[in-house]
Amino acid sequence: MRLTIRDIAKEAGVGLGTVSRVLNDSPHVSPATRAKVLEVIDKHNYRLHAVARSLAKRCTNTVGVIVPQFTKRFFIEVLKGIQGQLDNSGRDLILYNVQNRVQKEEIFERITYEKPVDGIIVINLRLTDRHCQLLQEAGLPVVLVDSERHEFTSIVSDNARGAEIAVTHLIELGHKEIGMVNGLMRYHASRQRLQGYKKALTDHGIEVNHELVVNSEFCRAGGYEAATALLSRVTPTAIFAASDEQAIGIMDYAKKAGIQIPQKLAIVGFDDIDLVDFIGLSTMRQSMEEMGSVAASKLLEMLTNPNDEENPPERIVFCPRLIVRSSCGSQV
Amino acid sequence: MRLTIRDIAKEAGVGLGTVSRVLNDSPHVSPATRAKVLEVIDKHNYRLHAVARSLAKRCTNTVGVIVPQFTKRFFIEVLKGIQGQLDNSGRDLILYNVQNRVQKEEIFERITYEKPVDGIIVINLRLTDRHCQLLQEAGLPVVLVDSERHEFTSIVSDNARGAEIAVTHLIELGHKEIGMVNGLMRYHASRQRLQGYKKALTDHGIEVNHELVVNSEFCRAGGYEAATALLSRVTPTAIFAASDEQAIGIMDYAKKAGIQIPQKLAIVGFDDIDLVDFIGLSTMRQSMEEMGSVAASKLLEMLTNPNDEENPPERIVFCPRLIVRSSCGSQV
DNA sequence: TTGAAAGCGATACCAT
DNA sequence: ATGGTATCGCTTTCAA
Repeated sequence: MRLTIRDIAKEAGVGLGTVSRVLNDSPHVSPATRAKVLEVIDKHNYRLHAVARSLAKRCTNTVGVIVPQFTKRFFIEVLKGIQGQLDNSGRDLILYNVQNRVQKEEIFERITYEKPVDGIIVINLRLTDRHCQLLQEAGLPVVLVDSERHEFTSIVSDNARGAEIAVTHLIELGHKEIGMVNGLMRYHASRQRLQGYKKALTDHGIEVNHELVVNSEFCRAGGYEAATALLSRVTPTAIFAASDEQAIGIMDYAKKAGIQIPQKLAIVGFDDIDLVDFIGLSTMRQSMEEMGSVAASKLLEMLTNPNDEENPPERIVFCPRLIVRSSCGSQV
Repeated sequence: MRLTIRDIAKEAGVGLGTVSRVLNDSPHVSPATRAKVLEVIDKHNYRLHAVARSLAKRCTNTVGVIVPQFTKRFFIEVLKGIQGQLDNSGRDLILYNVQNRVQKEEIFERITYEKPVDGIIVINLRLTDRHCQLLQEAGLPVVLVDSERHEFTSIVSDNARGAEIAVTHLIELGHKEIGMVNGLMRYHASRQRLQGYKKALTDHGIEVNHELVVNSEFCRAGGYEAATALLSRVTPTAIFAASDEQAIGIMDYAKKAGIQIPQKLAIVGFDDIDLVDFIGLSTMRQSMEEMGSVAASKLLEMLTNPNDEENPPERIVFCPRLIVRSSCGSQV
């Protein structure tokens, strides 16, 4: 049988309120009483029941993280950063994986109505007005990562600037025909990166040729298909890929088509995921783990200090860094 | 203010027990009453409070997953398999990341005494007798993945057999001096893979030379160091690495030392992690995701059917498959 | 400082 | 079928 706080109280010869006070480090307990109670607690290795405690305190000591496909490197790294912070805070992390629209709605209703978590970090998912309304009505603290809403603190990458840096590097290497394998336009990241791509070109007096831009899913197969489509109609000397995975897909295609990299085709990717250094892929590195840890600490602040006024939404921007390797041809 | 089941009952003009019955799909409610109650529920978008429900039902509807460093591909894939199953079951997943001994103890005490989860999946961690005792006293259903105890259902890879297959392949390719870059011997996987390595050799009449075996951490840097050490004292024509990450580390070294792969050195890894196909690394593929999903369904069975007698511990073994690519030289 | 009692928001049993 | 009530295990307020 599980012991309750009542059993401990009885055995220690005190009221159960006192045991609660001891366990919650209340200063209003005399040293003698505290010692007596602690002795019984230690003897039985007693711990408060998490659920009962949550109910009484009206908080679960738990944080939810909502991710689409957490197998993607970017999300994992962010998650790692979040975990790191949470570990120190003694809060548990509930992982919600969203794979489709229905699941997404279900999860948002769940966390707002059933209240299984005290706060939530949303990675990458685009929130609708309705989501925001739900969250705000529920009074649930929220932090967004790789997603943005003025209502909530948002941690984002400067995608436009990152793309601009990447493309500028290619231009400085002498390339004029620079293709772009972008993500699908329904992702904000894609739109922003396209913008950066265009800016770099126009800033250097190169006309934007829409023939040189293709969109695909942010994955290796997507990159492969995009490269197939792109290179069948134009012949860029360089390609900026909106993700490393797509870049790898492009390299898959290049290998198959016998196109030498970087001699015939220079490539710069985005993300700096695992192992691309081995492959020699130049890329824009994002501080994924740091974004996660910042997100978590912001959320923890909000939980510690539930006063809304003192936690105005912030917009925290991380700028990707260019990592030069062999795929862009600037190293010999 | 959050509505409670009481408010709904009052508004619907019924007792709160009836609302509970409706919400829990009890058959003992007349259609008329049910309709009336549902109307009020829908009107307010009412949902049961998760924590209160957990307390009353004495179960949290939550499953814990304990992982050491979940950033490792193997763990992520397993986690993905677990998630997939859990999604369908409507249970939440709490992720516990164990980075050190202290954390490990803390987490085991936590889950057994505070009861924040109904069941638990432990990945890779070695359980001591004390851990098992804690878990059993708490009556907590447990499934182990990549770890083994006779007390609990365990899902494991046949590491010995996997290693044997890998090394046999190298032998059949004509190699006689086959090195092994193994993991540290404190991991059971390392011990088992070493055993398989030896068996393959002796079965083919090749004498085991301990000079050819080195141990390192299961990571890229470990592989690099191991290769450095190994190749400075012997000259194997092939190396079997106990993980792809180590294999990559070996390739890092080979590249730097100007050793051609596979001409001068054939390599076979273990795991088949992301992107190693691009690199052309031959490897032993593990069904990581499947191991996770099997683990989760076994646990769900135990939760559904809490009768211990009907859930005897099982030992489920997955055998790794050889994936031949260019690094071992069998493809031209 | 301490004990007693009233919640927290459900479930489940017992009458009816 | 339905309502009322005890209970789950804790926190917190209120007296003392």
